[in-house]
Amino acid sequence: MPPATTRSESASAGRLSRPQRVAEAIKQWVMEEGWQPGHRLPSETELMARFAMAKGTIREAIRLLEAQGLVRSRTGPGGGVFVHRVSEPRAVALLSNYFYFADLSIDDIYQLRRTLEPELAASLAGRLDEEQLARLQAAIAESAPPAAGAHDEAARHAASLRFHAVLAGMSDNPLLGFVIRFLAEMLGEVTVARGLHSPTDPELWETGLAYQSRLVSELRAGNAEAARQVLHEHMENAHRLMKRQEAKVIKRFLHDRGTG
Amino acid sequence: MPPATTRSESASAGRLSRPQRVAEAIKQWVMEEGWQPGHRLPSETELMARFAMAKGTIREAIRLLEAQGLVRSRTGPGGGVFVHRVSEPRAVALLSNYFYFADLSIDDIYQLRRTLEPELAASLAGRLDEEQLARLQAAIAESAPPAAGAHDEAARHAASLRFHAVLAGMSDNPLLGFVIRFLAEMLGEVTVARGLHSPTDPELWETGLAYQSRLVSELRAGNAEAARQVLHEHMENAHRLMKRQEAKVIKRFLHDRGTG
DNA sequence: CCCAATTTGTTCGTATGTATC
DNA sequence: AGATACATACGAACAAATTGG
Repeated sequence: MPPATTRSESASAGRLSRPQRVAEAIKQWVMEEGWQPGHRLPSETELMARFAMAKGTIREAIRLLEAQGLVRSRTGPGGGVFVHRVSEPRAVALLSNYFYFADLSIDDIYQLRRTLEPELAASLAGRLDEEQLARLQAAIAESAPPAAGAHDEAARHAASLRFHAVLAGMSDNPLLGFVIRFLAEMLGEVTVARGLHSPTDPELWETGLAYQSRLVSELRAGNAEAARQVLHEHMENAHRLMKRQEAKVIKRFLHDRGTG
Repeated sequence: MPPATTRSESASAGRLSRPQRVAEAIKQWVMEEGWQPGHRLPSETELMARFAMAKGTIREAIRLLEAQGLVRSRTGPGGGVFVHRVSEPRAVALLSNYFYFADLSIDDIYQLRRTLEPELAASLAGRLDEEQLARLQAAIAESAPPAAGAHDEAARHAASLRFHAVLAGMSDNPLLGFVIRFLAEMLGEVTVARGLHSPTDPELWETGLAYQSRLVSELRAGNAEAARQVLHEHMENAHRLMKRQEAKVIKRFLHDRGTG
């Protein structure tokens, strides 16, 4: 009795495959029961019985949930399939897929960055303890060059983005924190993809570091509007810097090809 | 010879399951080859041969990709597994999962809305043609009550959010459009989940509609800063309105429970 | 309209890997 | 170390859907 397609069932369920229907049913089930991360779902054998389907079908359904980051499975006794809280890295990765074909521009990303980062700064002013401020200082130190030479440009750029990620992590607004970290991630991907890592103008770079230091001061002092303004200028500066790099890359590209 | 765990393979690949490794390999493969949406992947049989794995394993890998919205499969001749562009609804759904356990507040959502929506308005001023402006007018009309009575409150609220979704769709910045539509979606989920749909104060509601109309005027006139300001005030107004509803719900809740 | 080919979809039985006790 | 409970994986067969003759 393999498929055993009850006609009434296939009519009501639309044209979803069986694993998809099972996955949806389990999702619904978890929400209705209010199961929290860590809760163990019935074993594959029990699910087979409950949904009257073969092991392979159940397993495919579980893979569907697993890819969404909603469950994790472990082998062995006491093992099984467990409700899992979607991790931020996974959420970022899933969302990155959406923009894979969108080819975002530097301007697109900065339109959000220059709007949201100042808002974040303002909302954090006067709300950070010394330990948090110290972590920000440490992040700044990491992106500063050990000597004055242009050492590992890509690593420094990544460290600079990490400062913003650390700052975002201090927000009590999970939505704001997520979006800002996602923007930093996308910015990293775009710059890497376009090879925008030629040695930076040292002067502009120093200016960027100065902004970050000033920001920490204003955050400590609790000046919300000053912090907003500093980060606003910092974003304008960073945007200009990236556009300049972009222009260099385009120029080099045109030169190599001899277009004209 | 079931699992046939080649030791060299399992050592280099870490502790990912085989379907996970296959899914990653396929993903990498697609990126390297630059395959675009619509491109057909090798058939299950070919993939079985290429990865030297059983049908079930390959199918689980494909389910992993399918859940991410990266792939779609069709049966029959000419069928197969096809590279697929992640749809926005799916991206929204996947991201919603991440915030399922986060319990966002109205304030969280509005901190982003009141920052991003004015930016959107400013960037659209003077850039919309008459057809687009007409679509915005139509969206406003939908959320206006047929008579003066409080008819279907939930539907009206949904229509109001749709205005913002339509507006977001007119941005040429896919990132900005996505985030704003996602915020509207989350706002809808939160309000539904908390039952924040009791009859609205008609005066405040009318004010909201007036803001939307004024916005369209300013967009047509091309006044970027005026448009920004209108949407800023609109967001403040909407936020106040929702907080008032929230307060009502809490009050009713306390009364029902008799807490004191 | 039916038949054949192609490809995914599903089932069943069996064996292996893994973690707990 | 052995027993147990669970996911993981294989292989062979069959079902369903779609396309074309």
